[in-house]
Amino acid sequence: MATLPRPAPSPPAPRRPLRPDTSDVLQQIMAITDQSLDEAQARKHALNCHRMKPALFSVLCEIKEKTVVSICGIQDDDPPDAQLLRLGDMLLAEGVCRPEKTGRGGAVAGNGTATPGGCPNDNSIEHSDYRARLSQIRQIYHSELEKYEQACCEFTTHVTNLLQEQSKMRPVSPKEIERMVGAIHGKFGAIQMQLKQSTCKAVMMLRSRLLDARRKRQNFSKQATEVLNEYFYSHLSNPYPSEEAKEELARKGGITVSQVSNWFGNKRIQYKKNMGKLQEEAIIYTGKTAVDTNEVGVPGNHTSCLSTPSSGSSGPFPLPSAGDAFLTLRTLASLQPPAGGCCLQSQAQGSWQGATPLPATAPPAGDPGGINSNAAN
DNA sequence: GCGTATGATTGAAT
DNA sequence: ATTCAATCATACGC
Repeated sequence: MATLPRPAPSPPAPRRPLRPDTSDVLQQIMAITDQSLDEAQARKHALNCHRMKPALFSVLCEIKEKTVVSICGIQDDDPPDAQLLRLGDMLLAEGVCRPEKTGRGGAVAGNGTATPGGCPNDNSIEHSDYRARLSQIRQIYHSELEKYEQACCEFTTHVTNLLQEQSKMRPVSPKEIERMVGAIHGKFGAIQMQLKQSTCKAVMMLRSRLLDARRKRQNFSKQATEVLNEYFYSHLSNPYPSEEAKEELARKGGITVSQVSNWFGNKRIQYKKNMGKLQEEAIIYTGKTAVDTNEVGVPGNHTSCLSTPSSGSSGPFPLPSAGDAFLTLRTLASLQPPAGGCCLQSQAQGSWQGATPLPATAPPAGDPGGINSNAAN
C-alpha cells in the first residue's frame, strides 16, 4: 500500500545516534514510498515480522501519546451549529422535515394560516397547489438528504477502515479516528446547511407566491357585499360600525371581522372620492333597506338593528335626495330605542367626511340634522 | 391586453 | 387600537 506510516512526529532530538538496527528500520520505512504496491506489501510484512517492530511501535505510541494529547483538546465537542438548528426548525415548521405521509393530511403546512379571501371552505382548494408543490420540495429535500447521508456514511467508513489499516503500522488512537470522523461530519454538515438553506428559500418563495393573501384576492360574495352596502348606506351619517355590528356583519356576510373593517375603510374612502357616482348606489341600497323595513313591518330591520356607536346620530352628511322618503321610513325605524334605550344620539364622531365637497344632490350645507332632520320633517 | 374595481397591506396620524 | 390615504396585486369586463 502506498499509504505509509508517516514518520512519527519528530521525537526529542536524541543525544546519541540511534542504534544501527533502529535507523536501519527507519530507513526502510522512509524508502517504502518509492516502492511498488506489491513490494510495499512485502516490505510491510517483513517489517511487521521484524524482531524490533514491537519495540519501535511502542516507542512511537509513547511519542504519539505525548504529542497528540495537546492537539486533541483543540477541536473537541463542537457546539451544534445554531444556524443549522434554526434552518432545521424552520423546515420542521413548514412541514418539510416531517416524514412524508400519504393522503390528504400529508402536507399540513399552511392550513393554519389565515384564510385569504374570506372563504373558509375554500381553504383546502386554494392551498392544494401549495401543498402539492410543498410535497415536491419535501421529496427533493429528503432524497438529496438521503444521498448526502449515504455519501457521508460511505466516506466515513472508508476513512475509518483506512485508519484502522494504518493503525497496524503506526499508532492511531481511537480518539484520532473519532476526530477524523467528526471532521468529515462537519464537512458534510456544511453541505447539509446549504441544502437546508436552498430548501428554505424555495419554501419561502412558494409561500409568497401561493399563500400571500394579497395575491389571492377574492371578491366577496354577492350576499356579503349587499349586507355591507346596506349597512353602509343606512348608516351614511356615521358609517363606523361598532365591534358588535362588525361581528354581526361578518357573520351575515360569511367574512371575517377584519375584512369588514377593511371593507368599511375602503368604502369610506371610495365614497368620499366618488360621492356623485356612489349616490346612485346609495339610492339603491337605502331604497332596498326601506322596502325591507316595510315588508318586515318591524321597526329596526336586520341592518338598522345592528348596534352602532352613533346610531341615529346627526351629521352634515349629504344623503341622496331620491332616497329621502325611504330614508325617512328607515330612519324612523332605526331611531326606535333599543331595549336598553341608551344608544340614541350617543358618541357622534362628527362629520366623517367633513372636509369633502358636498355633491349637488346634497341637502343644504350647514344642515346639522342630516337623518334626524329628515326624520323630524 | 387594457382599464377599472376591489380587497389587502402599510405607514402615519389620532 | 382605529382610521385614513396611498399603494399593491388580483379579479373582472370589454
